[in-house]
Amino acid sequence: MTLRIYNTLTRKKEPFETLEPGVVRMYVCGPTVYDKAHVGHAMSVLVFDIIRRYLEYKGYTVFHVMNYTDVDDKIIQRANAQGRDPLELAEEYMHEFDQHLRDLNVLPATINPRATQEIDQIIQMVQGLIDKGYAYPAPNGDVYFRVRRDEDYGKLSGRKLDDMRAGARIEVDENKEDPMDFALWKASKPGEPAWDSPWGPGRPGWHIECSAMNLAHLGEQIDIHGGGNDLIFPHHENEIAQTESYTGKPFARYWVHNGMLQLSGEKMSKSIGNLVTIEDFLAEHDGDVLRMMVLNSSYRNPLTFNDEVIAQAEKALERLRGALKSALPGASLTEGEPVEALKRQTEATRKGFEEAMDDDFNTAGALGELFALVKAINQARDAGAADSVLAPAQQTLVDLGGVLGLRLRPETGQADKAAEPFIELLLEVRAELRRQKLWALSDLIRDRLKDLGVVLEDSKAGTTWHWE
RNA sequence: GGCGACGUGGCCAAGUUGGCAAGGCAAGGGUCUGCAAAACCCUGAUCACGGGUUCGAGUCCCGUCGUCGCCUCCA
Repeated sequence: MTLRIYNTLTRKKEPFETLEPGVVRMYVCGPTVYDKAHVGHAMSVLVFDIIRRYLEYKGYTVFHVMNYTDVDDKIIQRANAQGRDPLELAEEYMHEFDQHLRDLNVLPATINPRATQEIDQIIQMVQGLIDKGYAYPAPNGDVYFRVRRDEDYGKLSGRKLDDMRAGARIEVDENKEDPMDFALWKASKPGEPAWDSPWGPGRPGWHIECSAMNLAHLGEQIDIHGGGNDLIFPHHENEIAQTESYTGKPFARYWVHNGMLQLSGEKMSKSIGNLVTIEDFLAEHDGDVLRMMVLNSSYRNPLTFNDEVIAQAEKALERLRGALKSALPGASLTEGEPVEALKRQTEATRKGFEEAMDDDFNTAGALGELFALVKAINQARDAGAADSVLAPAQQTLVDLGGVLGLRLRPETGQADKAAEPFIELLLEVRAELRRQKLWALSDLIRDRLKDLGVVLEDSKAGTTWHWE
């Protein structure tokens, strides 16, 4: 079965073929760290985490690079406003972001390069572009990329230079040959972070760091380049222009872009100010809840984000986890139609899951397959299937959920483990109370345990319990 | 104005090359139950609108309306 991926460059789904068999080189644009990250950033990170996990599930070795842009205008501006050192400010938000990634169960990238650590590579690349006539130093100390020299400029975003000019909100800059030329290197003003260069002290422009980091860590050509679809233009367009002009080779084979998260019908963004920070979200919800929201729709489409959808995702996650509960007390069924049906569904789910994911990471379809297995497990449990029968199906559920990055089986800590004999004891006592029809007391135990995170479920055969 | 995407039951949504419309949440009815919870069973869609191609279209083509993104920093 072959994986097909939608490629922004060709606007089609294409069979996935890597440059090197069995190996995927994937570069995903990370955040510019000048402020707290919001759930939109988290969405992007989750999308590419899911893609990465599935590629690994398919047997690929994935070199996953996610950068941090830790020097740019916004960082400097913010730091100046607070009277702080820009690099220190960036450092702080970077560490915060790292922590969010852990909380969201995002696998660490193979490498997290930072713009400020790649200055030599950047300078070398800018010089190379100047040497080839693709760039020119301007009187003000900036270095610009010469878009007119790059004949296929605009191929990713489907724009033509002349159309964009007609749009005409571009400021005319005396230093530029063409209004669309963009900075590779920016001369620094006094008090700004600066590095020495052949063109005087300055810092990298916005797009060049990604090109340089790609080159340094993944090579001249890569398999997947990802990011939010708001980066298609100008960021990725400019990256292509720089890198391909420099190397003379096609840069990334597949350009993959996630849709924007929508809050009350609008894109969540810093400039609009309709933000929900990752910190705020995680203070109230399990990280897997956000992941469920991402999984429930296509990564390329806008993602609806509001309280109702959050609640829905929360319930859906509970349903997945609920399927992992053990067999009914005394259940001993190990053969017969319910058992066979569960086996069949387990196989069907694995197959359906892969088919869905192979189709451009159709996570919503894959989730549907998981829920089919959930139903089958619950049916088997109701039919009295023994744990030994449920276990393989449940393990498949946990495994496939894991491919999507979901933590379905919450880890029980040492303390929880230690509490189990006492919970069992309370259940025994309560069973006796129920035999004597002392409902008030038995309900009290159930309510108090609930408060402590232990859920009791009574059935004809007896009572089961699980952590909330 | 230019480029692009989307519009599927109350809500979130899937839908390979066109062939009887997944799944989750919510709602109603039922089974089980001392009650509760969970689970199971049952119930619902003229696929924005109008044309066209076709034996047959949510799926292809044209048009209309609406929503959103990019074109300036943005995941």
